[in-house]
Amino acid sequence: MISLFLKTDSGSFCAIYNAHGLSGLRFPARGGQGKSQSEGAVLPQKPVQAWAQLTLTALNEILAGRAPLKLPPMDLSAGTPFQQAVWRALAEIPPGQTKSYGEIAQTIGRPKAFRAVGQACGANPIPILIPCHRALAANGKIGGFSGGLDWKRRLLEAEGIKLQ
DNA sequence: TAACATTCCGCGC
DNA sequence: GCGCGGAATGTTA
Repeated sequence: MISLFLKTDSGSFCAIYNAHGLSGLRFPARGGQGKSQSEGAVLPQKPVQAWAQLTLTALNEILAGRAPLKLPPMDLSAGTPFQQAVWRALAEIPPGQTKSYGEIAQTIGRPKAFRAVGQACGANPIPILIPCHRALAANGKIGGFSGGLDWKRRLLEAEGIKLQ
């Protein structure tokens, strides 16, 4: 497992990689930027640099309000099958559009699981790249966000989505 | 079993 | 119409 920091205009994001790809992404910590760390055996270090480059450019694209051309491989195996279904549904929302938690629940074939959909969004290990910010409450209100509502508002605004 | 980043319905204003 | 309170609901640790 390797974690390193990606510098963007909005701060330094912490990206976590394992053998399969990107497995986690954290918003910039407010105080420090810290050092990049590698833990455990560092054998497959070669692809990580390429993944990090893809992650960085994709982040910058999204923060600028544009759809990333290419995404790094992401390892979602940490999630339950239900969570992975939710994350896949989120990834299929086109940029600039939103879905309510209830609509996402319908998309994955469990119309009554809207409550659990919200929970799965909160458990999303890779915010921004998996666009959990495009999930809103049914009445068009913003709902919640694990990284802080400021981030959610900012990401939505970057895509040209207006809130009530 | 208890917690949720929800939703819906009924009330009072 | 708007806001509040409460119940139903699926998944997870």
